[in-house]
Amino acid sequence: MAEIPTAAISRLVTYLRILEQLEAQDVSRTSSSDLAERAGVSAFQVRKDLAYFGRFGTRGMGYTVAILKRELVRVLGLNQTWNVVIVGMGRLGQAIANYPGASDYQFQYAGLFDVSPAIVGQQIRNLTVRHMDDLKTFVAQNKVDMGFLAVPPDRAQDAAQALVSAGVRGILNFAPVVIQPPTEGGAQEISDEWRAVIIENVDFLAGMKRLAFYILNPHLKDAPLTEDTE
Amino acid sequence: MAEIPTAAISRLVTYLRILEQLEAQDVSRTSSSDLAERAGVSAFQVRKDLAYFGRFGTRGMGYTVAILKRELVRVLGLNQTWNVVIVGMGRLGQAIANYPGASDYQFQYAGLFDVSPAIVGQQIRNLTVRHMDDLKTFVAQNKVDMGFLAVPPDRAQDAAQALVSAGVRGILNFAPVVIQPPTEGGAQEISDEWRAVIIENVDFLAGMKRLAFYILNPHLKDAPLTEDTE
DNA sequence: CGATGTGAATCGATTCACAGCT
DNA sequence: AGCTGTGAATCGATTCACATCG
Repeated sequence: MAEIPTAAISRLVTYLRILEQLEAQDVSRTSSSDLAERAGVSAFQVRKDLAYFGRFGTRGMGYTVAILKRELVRVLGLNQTWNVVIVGMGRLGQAIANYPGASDYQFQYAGLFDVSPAIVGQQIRNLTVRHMDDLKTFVAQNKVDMGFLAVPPDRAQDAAQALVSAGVRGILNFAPVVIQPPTEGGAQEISDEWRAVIIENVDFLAGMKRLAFYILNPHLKDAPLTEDTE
Repeated sequence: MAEIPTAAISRLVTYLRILEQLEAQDVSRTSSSDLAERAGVSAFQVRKDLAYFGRFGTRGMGYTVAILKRELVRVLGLNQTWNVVIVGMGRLGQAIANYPGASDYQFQYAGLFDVSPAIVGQQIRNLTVRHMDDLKTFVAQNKVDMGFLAVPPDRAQDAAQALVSAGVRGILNFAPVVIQPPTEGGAQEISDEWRAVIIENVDFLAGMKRLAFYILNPHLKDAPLTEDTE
């Protein structure tokens, strides 16, 4: 069912970032091998990844930075506004809210949520932190598209359920926990509510542990190539 | 060269987390299908992933939680102390330093570094933030194993170079940037210094963009299975 | 000519089916 | 009888080679 490799999407995000950098440096043209070198992948890979979505270059010439950037923005769905809530406004949630770069590409923090009386009511980035009890109403009224989940691990599943019930279309889960569609009562079907929700994970503790493993087993790490681009 | 799939390592980290939870709930035995369900993968996958590293179960019986946990800890290299420095003590660096769970498994923050006069000298978690100029000496004297990179994107490459020159064995890069071994002067070799360093990335902006893409293209997302575990 | 775009081939990872213990 | 461990088979992703077009 996944005719386009998941890894390809991650790489597209990288290519887009590189194109932004090139544009900032007033570079107007590039090529698959140039992009490949900067992204640490092969030029074949770049061309194949782009080919999944269309033909963006000119044979013999390469790619126009502005055009390829525009097309990747479109492909990734970044030319539209995304309304976001953050659930969990501890240190991590606050760091996320304040991290620069989210507001490029129209990711807009519409609401911030927590349950702790110490945090609810605080002002963060022009927004007042609300209580989770208000989540469902807020999501509906503000047409919220996605929720960023930055609560402690033991609260993650419940908070995810709250987001799903509230009707978000996607969750970016920062907690080191596998978010599960509830499957109460035997080998039951996943509810439509959950089936429609996309979950992506960003797990820093896992990154730390992978790093430990690869330091001890460096030969198992497929080195990102930087020479011999093709 | 990578006889063990990279994805398998990520899954091992997940299995370990699940085993910790089971142990906390005083569950002493489990099985590949139980683990699979909790991890959102197939039972085949669990058995194959474990088989890369040894035989940890008992046929007809399943796995003993304590034993399998101990073995995964060993395989992942988490039964030893890892000395860590964090480079970049802005909001993200501070959130990382204070995030609970790193100190399980002997990840110890030995030093915190920044360049901003506003931050250097501050006390964070019993540690005084030091200036980057002291990094090299500090890493050598404190036998630092890995650096967490939490600086702004435009400083990431230089900070990574500083970490590599200082002699760390791995970098966990939080900046939305591809860290590159310097390749000055034509198609040159990568220096030994860099060749030996493992780099892992944790990119939250990329996660955000992947989420946007998969919300718009849900059919391209390989759904994590929760029913039909085998 | 030079670099893209793409079918064909290779390579790797996941799935399967079942042999092997307990 | 039940569940692990694993070679064989399938499936998917990456690499290649080259036809194509500016």
